[in-house]
Amino acid sequence: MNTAIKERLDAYVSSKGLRQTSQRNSVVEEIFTVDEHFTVDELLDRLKNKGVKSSRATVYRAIRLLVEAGLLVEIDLGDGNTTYDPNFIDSPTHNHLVCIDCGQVTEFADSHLEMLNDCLSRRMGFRPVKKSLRIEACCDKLRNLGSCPNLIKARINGKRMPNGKR
Amino acid sequence: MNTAIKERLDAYVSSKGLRQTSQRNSVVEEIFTVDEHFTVDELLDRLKNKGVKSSRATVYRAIRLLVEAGLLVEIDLGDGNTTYDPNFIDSPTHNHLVCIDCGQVTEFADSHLEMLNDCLSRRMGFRPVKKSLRIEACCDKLRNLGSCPNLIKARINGKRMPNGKR
DNA sequence: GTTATTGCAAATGATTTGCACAAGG
DNA sequence: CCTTGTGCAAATCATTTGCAATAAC
Repeated sequence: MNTAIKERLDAYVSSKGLRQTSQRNSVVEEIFTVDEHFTVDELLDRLKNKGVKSSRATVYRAIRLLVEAGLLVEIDLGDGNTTYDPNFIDSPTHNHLVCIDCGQVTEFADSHLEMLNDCLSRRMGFRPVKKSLRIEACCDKLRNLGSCPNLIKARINGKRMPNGKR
Repeated sequence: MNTAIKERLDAYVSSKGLRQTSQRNSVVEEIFTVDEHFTVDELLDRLKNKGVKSSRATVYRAIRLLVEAGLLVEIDLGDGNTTYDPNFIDSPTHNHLVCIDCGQVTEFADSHLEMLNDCLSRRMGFRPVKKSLRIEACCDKLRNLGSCPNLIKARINGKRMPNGKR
C-alpha cells in the first residue's frame, strides 16, 4: 500500500483528534492494497475472506472517513450500487467506461476532455471544480465475435445476468 | 405538453397491453408540461399543489413506466437525491453543470464533447451507447461579487444550506 | 367479465445511529 | 482517566410490493 496515502490519512486522523484503531487500519489497508473500485458488500466479503474482523458499521464509518479525507471517491457505475474508487489519488481526472455487455469497467483520462470541460464551464460563467463522466458502451469483441470474454467471467461471478437484470 | 411525447407514451402503453388512467395521465401531464428535472418529492408537492390526487406508489409506478419507455431519464446531480430529467427527448445528448454554491443546474450540449467521447470509446475498443457527464463548478458571480443571486433563492426554497449540508 | 391500476400499509435494502462496552493516547 | 471507536440492534429513508377494492376496455 502506497505510503503517501497512509501519511495523508494519518495527518487527517490526527488533525481531527481521532485515533488509530486496528479495525480501521485493516479496512484502509485492504482498500488501498487491492486498489480497485468496490461496493460495500464486496469489500465486506474480501475482509471476511482474509479473516479480518470488522463490523459492517465500522466499514461504513471507515469509508465515510476516507471520503471526507478526500482519499476515496464515491462513483456511480449505473448499476444501482454505490461504488467507491480508491484510485483518484494516482489519477485525479480519470473517467469510467462501463461495458454494457459484460460490466467491465475501463478507467481512462484524456487531456482534451479536461480542456473541453474547462472551456465549456468558463463559457457558461463557472469555474469547474469536479466532474464525473461515465460512458456506457458495448464492446467490439461481442459485436464482431459474438462473445465477449469478460461476459463469461462476469456471469460466473454473478455480476451480470443474461438480460441486463440485476 | 408536447404531443410527440404523448404519442410515444400511448404507443408504449398499448403495445404492452396497459391501460389509460386518469392518475397516470395527470402525472405525465405535470412532468412534461413543466418540463424540468425533479425529484419524486418535488413532483409529489407540485401535484398536491395543483390538487391532483395520486398516491406516492402510483407516482413511483408512473415514473418507472416513463423510464422504461425511454421518455424520462434518471440523472444524478450529486446531491444524494434521485433526479429525473424529462428533457432528453428534445436534447438527447445534453449534460449538466451544477453550481456548488447555489445548486443551480445548467444544461448544455456540445458537439466536440460528443465527438471526443466517440473517439475515446472507439480507441478503447467500444461503441458508446450512453454517457452521463456532470460538472460541479462555482460561479463567477459569487467569486467576483461576493454573492450569487441564485443562492438566495435556493436558500429560501430550502435547497441549499449555508455550509453545504443537506 | 377479465385484467390492469390504485392506494394503503407492510416489506425491503442500503445506510445511519444510539448505546453500552472496549480500547487508544 | 477521558474520549473516541466498535459491534450490535434498532431506526431511518427511499423505493418496491402484496393485497383488496376499483376501474379500463
